[in-house]
Amino acid sequence: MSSREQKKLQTRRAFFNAVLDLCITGQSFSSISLRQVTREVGVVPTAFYRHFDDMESLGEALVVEELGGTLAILRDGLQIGRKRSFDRQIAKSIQLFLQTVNAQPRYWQFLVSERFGGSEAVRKAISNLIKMHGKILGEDLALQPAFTHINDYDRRLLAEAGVNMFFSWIIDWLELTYSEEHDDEMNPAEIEEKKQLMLHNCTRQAQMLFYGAYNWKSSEETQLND
Amino acid sequence: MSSREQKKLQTRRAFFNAVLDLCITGQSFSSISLRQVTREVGVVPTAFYRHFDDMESLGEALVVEELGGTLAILRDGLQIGRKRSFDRQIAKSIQLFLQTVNAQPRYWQFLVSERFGGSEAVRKAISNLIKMHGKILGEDLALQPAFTHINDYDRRLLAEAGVNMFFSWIIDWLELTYSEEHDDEMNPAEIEEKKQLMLHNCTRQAQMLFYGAYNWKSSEETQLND
DNA sequence: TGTACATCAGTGAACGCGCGTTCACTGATGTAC
DNA sequence: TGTACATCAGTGAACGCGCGTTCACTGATGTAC
Repeated sequence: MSSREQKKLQTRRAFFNAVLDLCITGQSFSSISLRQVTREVGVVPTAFYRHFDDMESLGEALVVEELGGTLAILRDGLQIGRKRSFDRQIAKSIQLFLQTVNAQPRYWQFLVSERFGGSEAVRKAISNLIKMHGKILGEDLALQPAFTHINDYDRRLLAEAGVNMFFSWIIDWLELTYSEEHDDEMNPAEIEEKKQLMLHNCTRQAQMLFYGAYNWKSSEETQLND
Repeated sequence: MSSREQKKLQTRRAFFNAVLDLCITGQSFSSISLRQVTREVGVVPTAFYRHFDDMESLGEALVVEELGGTLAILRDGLQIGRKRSFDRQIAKSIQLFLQTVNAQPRYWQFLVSERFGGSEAVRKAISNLIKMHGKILGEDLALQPAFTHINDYDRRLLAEAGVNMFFSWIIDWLELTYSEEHDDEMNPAEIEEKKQLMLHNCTRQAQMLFYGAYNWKSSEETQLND
């Protein structure tokens, strides 16, 4: 790659970073202006158009080019299928999930905040990403002895339910870890206690779901009508 | 109440309606301008300040004054504790939930879209509402024979997990029913089929969770550390 | 290797527009006597 | 019941500001010979 192309890619990534930085301040993506982003990047507003058609395209590119990798990192860490023991694996997986979220808080917050947010392109891109994520996790689950009795279809439903459950924790978890960094009123011990409690609660919720799946009979049809 | 007070309340409600109407067009609350809202209501921009300090206050008031009732309607419909039979109750509850969502699509979409959205006041207000909702549902669950073996704490966790699961379906469900009204490309039979499939999938996901809870032993501690 | 030209990321001035907020106002409704 | 005054939801003009987008530009990098 030429140094000119490298420089351009660097600026492109600076745009992604600018969006993420503006979003963790509490703003939603669709309320961020083009000029705000260019100011954050440190270029003139017109330079924006050298990289993207409009803000929608920037948001979509951010999701496609950056967030897919973020979910892959989580999957690599979990390695659901390759772990032999079911024992305490749920607790360990959730611990790892929350650590993974903490490693890239901006990415996860963006994912959750904009999943049902105001930009259609971003919403659709995130939706695709999560669908793919659920599909792959469902396949990983097939390698786990505890879930081999479930058929492909139901395993996919389980994976999707799991993903949605994990996602429902993210904002509360991040808020807790933010308060750690900015130590507003609460002391470190108190926060650590709250984090342990949340870890405990999340684990128990996940256990309910996955124990249910463990006892699941795919052969039993779900009858909808009387 | 004086006719002047009635008139004022009417305008206040018109503001709530205007926000909801603008939000179902795909815009996020934090990207809606004060002037857009007043245009929608049919008053001059300055009239806004007779009712709210700023857009944040309007959003917060909308959540507190309108959306609490929406969740109460759902709970009244479900009447979890007062239903005797556990048989097919999950399928029926989900059917009722999705019908309830369809009855007030704007309220539910706002609730989900702004739950992790760009306005802190709105986010906090929705968070409080959902917390209260989970608490009450947990208490209702105690009256249900299938879950009396679970202790209060775990029942609360179950209710929260259930609420989050139900919430995760709302946007996809609404998108499906919107396509019904605007019949873009898909024919009615195809949409009806998709709705039945979604109802089936949601029911199976909920069954996994609640069957897991049914087999749950609250006495078993969740051990977090090695 | 050196030269002449092409490419193109980033510049800077300029535009018209919708924004939030101020202010003094109007006129219908409510209240005191 | 009638009159005189107070209240206050909604008006309309005006403001300065940040917005997205246009355009012709600059100057460093890349390419052809």
